[in-house]
Amino acid sequence: MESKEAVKTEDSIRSSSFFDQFSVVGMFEFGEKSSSSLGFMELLGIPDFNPSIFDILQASTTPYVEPTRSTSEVLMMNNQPTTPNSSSISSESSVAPNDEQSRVVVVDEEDEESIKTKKQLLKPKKTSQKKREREPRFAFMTKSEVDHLEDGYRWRKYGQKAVKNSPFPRGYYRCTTVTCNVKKRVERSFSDPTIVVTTYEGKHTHPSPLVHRPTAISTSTSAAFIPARPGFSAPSANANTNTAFALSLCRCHHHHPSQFISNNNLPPPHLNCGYLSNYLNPTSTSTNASVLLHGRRFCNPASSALLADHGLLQDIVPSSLVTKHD
DNA sequence: CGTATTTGACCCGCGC
DNA sequence: GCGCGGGTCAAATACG
Repeated sequence: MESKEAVKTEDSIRSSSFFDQFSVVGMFEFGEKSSSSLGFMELLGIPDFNPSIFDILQASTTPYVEPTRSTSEVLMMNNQPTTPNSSSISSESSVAPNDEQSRVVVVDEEDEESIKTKKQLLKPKKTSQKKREREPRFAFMTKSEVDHLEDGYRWRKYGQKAVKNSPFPRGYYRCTTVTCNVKKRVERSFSDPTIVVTTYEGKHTHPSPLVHRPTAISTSTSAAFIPARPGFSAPSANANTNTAFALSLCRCHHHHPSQFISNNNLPPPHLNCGYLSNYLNPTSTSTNASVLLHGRRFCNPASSALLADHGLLQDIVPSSLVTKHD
Protein backbone atom coordinates (compact mmCIF):
# COMPACT_ATOMS: atom_id res chain seq x y z
CA MET A 1 0.00 0.00 0.00
CA GLU A 2 2.82 2.34 0.78
CA SER A 3 4.24 2.09 -2.68
CA LYS A 4 0.88 2.92 -4.15
CA GLU A 5 0.52 5.91 -1.95
CA ALA A 6 3.95 7.05 -2.87
CA VAL A 7 2.95 7.57 -6.44
CA LYS A 8 -0.26 9.28 -5.61
CA THR A 9 1.15 12.65 -6.17
CA GLU A 10 -0.98 15.66 -5.89
CA ASP A 11 -1.14 15.76 -9.62
CA SER A 12 -2.50 12.30 -9.94
CA ILE A 13 -5.01 13.00 -7.26
CA ARG A 14 -6.17 16.08 -8.96
CA SER A 15 -6.47 14.12 -12.10
CA SER A 16 -9.20 12.04 -10.57
CA SER A 17 -11.53 14.96 -10.54
CA PHE A 18 -14.92 14.72 -12.07
CA PHE A 19 -13.94 16.12 -15.40
CA ASP A 20 -11.22 13.64 -15.91
CA GLN A 21 -13.68 10.87 -16.12
CA PHE A 22 -16.56 12.37 -17.93
CA SER A 23 -16.78 13.91 -21.26
CA VAL A 24 -19.16 16.75 -20.83
CA VAL A 25 -20.28 17.11 -24.36
CA GLY A 26 -23.18 19.33 -23.59
CA MET A 27 -24.69 21.33 -20.84
CA PHE A 28 -28.23 22.31 -21.04
CA GLU A 29 -30.58 24.39 -19.13
CA PHE A 30 -34.15 25.42 -19.39
CA GLY A 31 -34.46 29.12 -19.92
CA GLU A 32 -32.01 31.43 -18.30
CA LYS A 33 -28.97 30.41 -16.41
CA SER A 34 -29.91 29.67 -12.87
CA SER A 35 -28.03 29.83 -9.67
CA SER A 36 -28.46 26.14 -9.26
CA SER A 37 -26.67 25.37 -12.47
CA LEU A 38 -23.81 27.51 -11.38
CA GLY A 39 -23.90 25.62 -8.16
CA PHE A 40 -23.41 22.50 -10.12
CA MET A 41 -20.38 23.95 -11.81
CA GLU A 42 -19.13 24.83 -8.39
CA LEU A 43 -19.78 21.29 -7.38
CA LEU A 44 -17.59 20.19 -10.21
CA GLY A 45 -14.83 22.45 -9.07
CA ILE A 46 -15.40 25.39 -11.35
CA PRO A 47 -17.19 27.82 -9.06
CA ASP A 48 -17.01 30.75 -11.40
CA PHE A 49 -17.30 28.97 -14.65
CA ASN A 50 -18.08 31.33 -17.43
CA PRO A 51 -21.85 31.44 -17.53
CA SER A 52 -21.78 31.93 -21.24
CA ILE A 53 -21.32 28.22 -21.55
CA PHE A 54 -25.03 28.06 -21.06
CA ASP A 55 -25.59 29.38 -24.46
CA ILE A 56 -29.00 28.80 -25.73
CA LEU A 57 -29.12 25.21 -26.75
CA GLN A 58 -32.61 24.28 -25.93
CA ALA A 59 -33.68 24.93 -29.46
CA SER A 60 -31.55 22.07 -30.59
CA THR A 61 -32.41 19.69 -27.85
CA THR A 62 -35.16 17.24 -27.33
CA PRO A 63 -36.77 16.69 -23.99
CA TYR A 64 -36.26 13.21 -22.80
CA VAL A 65 -38.45 11.72 -20.14
CA GLU A 66 -37.25 8.70 -18.33
CA PRO A 67 -40.12 6.25 -18.22
CA THR A 68 -39.31 5.36 -14.66
CA ARG A 69 -39.12 8.87 -13.37
CA SER A 70 -41.83 11.02 -12.05
CA THR A 71 -43.43 13.15 -14.66
CA SER A 72 -42.02 16.25 -13.10
CA GLU A 73 -38.51 15.17 -13.73
CA VAL A 74 -37.63 15.93 -17.29
CA LEU A 75 -34.20 15.25 -18.56
CA MET A 76 -32.88 17.28 -21.38
CA MET A 77 -30.99 15.02 -23.67
CA ASN A 78 -29.18 16.30 -26.67
CA ASN A 79 -28.39 13.00 -28.17
CA GLN A 80 -31.78 11.91 -29.27
CA PRO A 81 -32.20 13.77 -32.48
CA THR A 82 -35.88 13.42 -33.05
CA THR A 83 -36.06 16.62 -34.93
CA PRO A 84 -34.56 16.73 -38.39
CA ASN A 85 -33.01 20.12 -37.89
CA SER A 86 -31.50 19.23 -34.63
CA SER A 87 -27.96 20.44 -34.32
CA SER A 88 -27.25 18.35 -31.32
CA ILE A 89 -23.78 18.10 -30.01
CA SER A 90 -23.57 14.39 -30.10
CA SER A 91 -25.50 11.44 -31.22
CA GLU A 92 -25.74 8.62 -28.80
CA SER A 93 -26.69 6.16 -31.43
CA SER A 94 -23.44 6.74 -33.18
CA VAL A 95 -21.38 5.64 -30.26
CA ALA A 96 -19.46 2.52 -30.94
CA PRO A 97 -20.06 -0.25 -28.45
CA ASN A 98 -16.52 -0.08 -27.25
CA ASP A 99 -16.50 3.65 -27.06
CA GLU A 100 -16.27 4.17 -23.35
CA GLN A 101 -15.88 7.88 -23.50
CA SER A 102 -18.51 9.09 -21.17
CA ARG A 103 -21.13 11.50 -22.32
CA VAL A 104 -22.77 13.76 -19.87
CA VAL A 105 -25.83 15.86 -20.12
CA VAL A 106 -26.54 18.25 -17.34
CA VAL A 107 -30.09 18.74 -16.33
CA ASP A 108 -31.33 21.63 -14.32
CA GLU A 109 -34.17 20.60 -12.11
CA GLU A 110 -34.85 24.03 -10.78
CA ASP A 111 -37.95 24.32 -12.87
CA GLU A 112 -39.29 21.26 -11.24
CA GLU A 113 -38.60 22.65 -7.83
CA SER A 114 -40.25 25.93 -8.60
CA ILE A 115 -43.28 24.11 -9.89
CA LYS A 116 -43.45 22.07 -6.74
CA THR A 117 -43.14 25.18 -4.64
CA LYS A 118 -45.99 26.78 -6.50
CA LYS A 119 -48.05 23.67 -5.97
CA GLN A 120 -47.42 23.82 -2.28
CA LEU A 121 -48.49 27.42 -2.16
CA LEU A 122 -51.70 26.71 -3.97
CA LYS A 123 -52.46 23.60 -2.02
CA PRO A 124 -52.49 23.98 1.75
CA LYS A 125 -50.45 21.48 3.65
CA LYS A 126 -52.34 18.65 5.16
CA THR A 127 -50.29 18.74 8.27
CA SER A 128 -48.50 21.36 10.23
CA GLN A 129 -45.30 19.48 9.80
CA LYS A 130 -42.74 21.53 8.02
CA LYS A 131 -42.06 20.22 4.60
CA ARG A 132 -38.58 19.02 4.11
CA GLU A 133 -36.67 21.58 2.16
CA ARG A 134 -34.85 20.40 -0.90
CA GLU A 135 -31.60 21.63 -2.23
CA PRO A 136 -31.25 22.46 -5.91
CA ARG A 137 -30.69 19.35 -7.88
CA PHE A 138 -28.90 18.51 -11.04
CA ALA A 139 -29.06 15.39 -13.04
CA PHE A 140 -26.78 14.37 -15.81
CA MET A 141 -26.54 11.34 -17.93
CA THR A 142 -23.31 9.54 -18.47
CA LYS A 143 -22.51 6.75 -20.80
CA SER A 144 -20.57 4.52 -18.52
CA GLU A 145 -20.18 0.93 -17.57
CA VAL A 146 -19.92 1.72 -13.91
CA ASP A 147 -22.78 3.06 -11.86
CA HIS A 148 -20.99 5.11 -9.29
CA LEU A 149 -18.76 7.58 -11.07
CA GLU A 150 -15.86 9.02 -9.20
CA ASP A 151 -16.17 12.78 -8.98
CA GLY A 152 -13.48 13.69 -6.51
CA TYR A 153 -15.62 13.52 -3.43
CA ARG A 154 -16.13 10.72 -0.98
CA TRP A 155 -19.57 9.22 -0.75
CA ARG A 156 -21.25 6.84 1.60
CA LYS A 157 -24.05 4.75 0.31
CA TYR A 158 -27.03 4.94 2.61
CA GLY A 159 -29.74 3.30 0.63
CA GLN A 160 -30.81 1.49 -2.43
CA LYS A 161 -34.25 1.17 -3.85
CA ALA A 162 -35.77 -0.68 -6.70
CA VAL A 163 -37.04 1.66 -9.33
CA LYS A 164 -40.49 1.09 -10.66
CA ASN A 165 -40.56 -0.32 -14.17
CA SER A 166 -36.82 -0.64 -14.17
CA PRO A 167 -34.62 -3.65 -13.52
CA PHE A 168 -31.91 -1.38 -12.22
CA PRO A 169 -31.92 -0.20 -8.63
CA ARG A 170 -31.27 3.37 -7.57
CA GLY A 171 -28.46 4.01 -5.16
CA TYR A 172 -28.49 6.80 -2.62
CA TYR A 173 -25.22 8.37 -1.58
CA ARG A 174 -24.28 11.05 0.92
CA CYS A 175 -21.10 13.04 1.11
CA THR A 176 -18.97 11.61 3.91
CA THR A 177 -17.92 15.03 5.16
CA VAL A 178 -19.90 15.61 8.32
CA THR A 179 -20.68 19.24 7.67
CA CYS A 180 -21.70 18.58 4.11
CA ASN A 181 -25.16 17.35 3.31
CA VAL A 182 -24.79 16.87 -0.41
CA LYS A 183 -26.52 13.80 -1.70
CA LYS A 184 -26.59 12.06 -4.96
CA ARG A 185 -28.67 9.41 -6.56
CA VAL A 186 -27.30 7.03 -9.07
CA GLU A 187 -29.40 4.93 -11.33
CA ARG A 188 -29.07 3.29 -14.65
CA SER A 189 -31.36 4.27 -17.41
CA PHE A 190 -34.00 1.71 -18.18
CA SER A 191 -34.29 2.81 -21.78
CA ASP A 192 -30.56 2.65 -22.32
CA PRO A 193 -28.70 0.52 -19.79
CA THR A 194 -25.41 2.00 -20.91
CA ILE A 195 -26.43 5.36 -19.51
CA VAL A 196 -26.05 6.22 -15.87
CA VAL A 197 -28.22 8.98 -14.49
CA THR A 198 -26.60 10.78 -11.58
CA THR A 199 -28.52 13.38 -9.64
CA TYR A 200 -26.74 15.71 -7.27
CA GLU A 201 -28.61 17.53 -4.55
CA GLY A 202 -27.06 20.39 -2.69
CA LYS A 203 -23.68 22.01 -2.79
CA HIS A 204 -20.51 20.88 -1.12
CA THR A 205 -19.43 23.07 1.75
CA HIS A 206 -15.86 21.94 1.42
CA PRO A 207 -13.27 21.40 -1.24
CA SER A 208 -12.85 18.09 -2.90
CA PRO A 209 -10.79 15.88 -0.61
CA LEU A 210 -9.03 14.47 -3.62
CA VAL A 211 -8.01 17.84 -4.88
CA HIS A 212 -7.10 19.75 -1.79
CA ARG A 213 -6.11 17.14 0.69
CA PRO A 214 -4.07 14.60 -1.16
CA THR A 215 -2.76 12.89 1.92
CA ALA A 216 -6.21 12.42 3.28
CA ILE A 217 -7.28 10.11 0.54
CA SER A 218 -4.60 7.55 0.97
CA THR A 219 -6.94 5.29 2.85
CA SER A 220 -10.15 6.37 1.26
CA THR A 221 -12.14 4.25 -1.04
CA SER A 222 -12.04 6.99 -3.60
CA ALA A 223 -8.37 6.50 -3.98
CA ALA A 224 -9.06 3.18 -5.56
CA PHE A 225 -10.49 4.99 -8.53
CA ILE A 226 -7.63 7.27 -9.19
CA PRO A 227 -6.68 6.58 -12.74
CA ALA A 228 -3.27 5.64 -13.82
CA ARG A 229 -1.80 8.21 -16.11
CA PRO A 230 1.23 8.60 -18.24
CA GLY A 231 4.05 9.71 -16.08
CA PHE A 232 2.64 7.92 -13.10
CA SER A 233 3.49 4.37 -12.46
CA ALA A 234 0.49 3.44 -10.41
CA PRO A 235 -1.78 1.14 -12.31
CA SER A 236 -5.42 1.86 -12.35
CA ALA A 237 -7.05 0.09 -9.48
CA ASN A 238 -10.17 -0.30 -11.48
CA ALA A 239 -9.64 -0.76 -15.15
CA ASN A 240 -13.32 -0.91 -15.87
CA THR A 241 -13.89 2.39 -14.23
CA ASN A 242 -11.06 4.22 -15.79
CA THR A 243 -10.94 3.04 -19.31
CA ALA A 244 -11.40 6.53 -20.54
CA PHE A 245 -11.04 9.91 -19.00
CA ALA A 246 -12.03 12.90 -20.87
CA LEU A 247 -12.88 16.47 -20.42
CA SER A 248 -14.67 18.23 -23.12
CA LEU A 249 -16.74 21.26 -22.55
CA CYS A 250 -17.40 21.81 -26.16
CA ARG A 251 -18.61 24.94 -27.71
CA CYS A 252 -16.42 25.41 -30.69
CA HIS A 253 -16.04 22.41 -32.89
CA HIS A 254 -13.33 23.75 -35.12
CA HIS A 255 -11.03 23.83 -32.15
CA HIS A 256 -11.56 20.22 -31.42
CA PRO A 257 -8.86 17.73 -32.17
CA SER A 258 -10.19 15.86 -35.11
CA GLN A 259 -8.93 12.52 -33.98
CA PHE A 260 -11.00 12.80 -30.88
CA ILE A 261 -14.19 14.27 -32.01
CA SER A 262 -16.12 12.29 -34.46
CA ASN A 263 -18.55 14.00 -36.71
CA ASN A 264 -21.31 12.90 -34.46
CA ASN A 265 -19.74 14.60 -31.53
CA LEU A 266 -19.51 17.98 -33.07
CA PRO A 267 -21.24 20.74 -31.23
CA PRO A 268 -23.31 23.18 -33.13
CA PRO A 269 -20.99 25.28 -35.30
CA HIS A 270 -22.64 28.49 -34.25
CA LEU A 271 -21.44 28.07 -30.72
CA ASN A 272 -18.36 30.12 -30.92
CA CYS A 273 -16.74 29.73 -27.58
CA GLY A 274 -15.61 27.09 -25.22
CA TYR A 275 -12.85 24.66 -25.01
CA LEU A 276 -12.17 21.06 -25.13
CA SER A 277 -9.63 18.76 -23.83
CA ASN A 278 -9.46 15.09 -23.65
CA TYR A 279 -7.53 12.79 -21.54
CA LEU A 280 -7.42 9.11 -22.01
CA ASN A 281 -5.82 6.57 -19.86
CA PRO A 282 -3.36 4.73 -22.03
CA THR A 283 -3.01 1.96 -19.54
CA SER A 284 -6.61 1.04 -19.77
CA THR A 285 -8.12 -1.65 -21.89
CA SER A 286 -10.00 0.82 -23.96
CA THR A 287 -9.15 0.74 -27.59
CA ASN A 288 -9.61 4.47 -27.60
CA ALA A 289 -6.96 5.06 -25.04
CA SER A 290 -4.37 6.33 -27.38
CA VAL A 291 -4.16 10.04 -27.05
CA LEU A 292 -2.81 11.78 -24.03
CA LEU A 293 -4.14 15.22 -24.25
CA HIS A 294 -5.34 17.93 -26.46
CA GLY A 295 -5.33 21.57 -25.76
CA ARG A 296 -8.06 23.33 -23.93
CA ARG A 297 -9.57 26.54 -24.90
CA PHE A 298 -11.35 29.03 -22.82
CA CYS A 299 -13.76 31.57 -23.99
CA ASN A 300 -13.05 33.76 -21.05
CA PRO A 301 -9.49 34.35 -19.90
CA ALA A 302 -10.78 34.64 -16.39
CA SER A 303 -12.01 31.11 -16.63
CA SER A 304 -8.62 29.96 -17.68
CA ALA A 305 -7.00 31.72 -14.82
CA LEU A 306 -9.56 30.33 -12.49
CA LEU A 307 -8.95 26.78 -13.51
CA ALA A 308 -5.27 27.30 -13.20
CA ASP A 309 -5.79 28.56 -9.72
CA HIS A 310 -7.69 25.47 -8.88
CA GLY A 311 -5.08 23.22 -10.26
CA LEU A 312 -7.49 21.66 -12.64
CA LEU A 313 -5.61 22.71 -15.66
CA GLN A 314 -1.99 23.28 -15.09
CA ASP A 315 -1.39 19.94 -13.55
CA ILE A 316 -2.82 18.17 -16.49
CA VAL A 317 -2.08 20.38 -19.41
CA PRO A 318 1.39 21.61 -20.17
CA SER A 319 1.32 25.35 -20.21
CA SER A 320 2.33 25.33 -23.81
CA LEU A 321 -0.93 23.67 -24.65
CA VAL A 322 -3.10 26.10 -22.84
CA THR A 323 -4.42 28.68 -25.16
CA LYS A 324 -6.46 31.62 -24.20
CA HIS A 325 -9.23 32.14 -26.59
CA ASP A 326 -11.09 35.41 -26.74
C1' DC B 1 -11.94 -3.55 15.08
C1' DG B 2 -13.28 0.29 12.41
C1' DT B 3 -15.57 1.49 8.34
C1' DA B 4 -18.50 0.79 4.41
C1' DT B 5 -22.34 -1.60 2.39
C1' DT B 6 -26.66 -4.06 2.39
C1' DT B 7 -31.39 -4.33 3.10
C1' DG B 8 -35.82 -4.43 5.36
C1' DA B 9 -38.59 -1.21 7.86
C1' DC B 10 -40.32 3.09 8.24
C1' DC B 11 -41.75 7.85 6.96
C1' DC B 12 -43.68 11.05 3.88
C1' DG B 13 -45.94 13.08 -0.12
C1' DC B 14 -49.10 12.46 -3.58
C1' DG B 15 -52.90 10.73 -6.39
C1' DC B 16 -57.16 8.38 -6.49
C1' DG C 1 -58.51 7.08 3.90
C1' DC C 2 -55.72 4.13 1.40
C1' DG C 3 -52.20 2.52 -1.54
C1' DC C 4 -48.12 3.45 -4.06
C1' DG C 5 -43.60 5.03 -4.77
C1' DG C 6 -39.61 7.73 -3.40
C1' DG C 7 -36.45 8.64 0.14
C1' DT C 8 -34.18 7.67 4.64
C1' DC C 9 -32.93 5.14 8.75
C1' DA C 10 -30.52 1.82 11.18
C1' DA C 11 -29.37 -2.87 12.42
C1' DA C 12 -27.00 -6.53 10.34
C1' DT C 13 -23.42 -7.89 7.55
C1' DA C 14 -19.16 -7.66 4.86
C1' DC C 15 -14.62 -6.31 4.30
C1' DG C 16 -9.84 -4.78 4.84
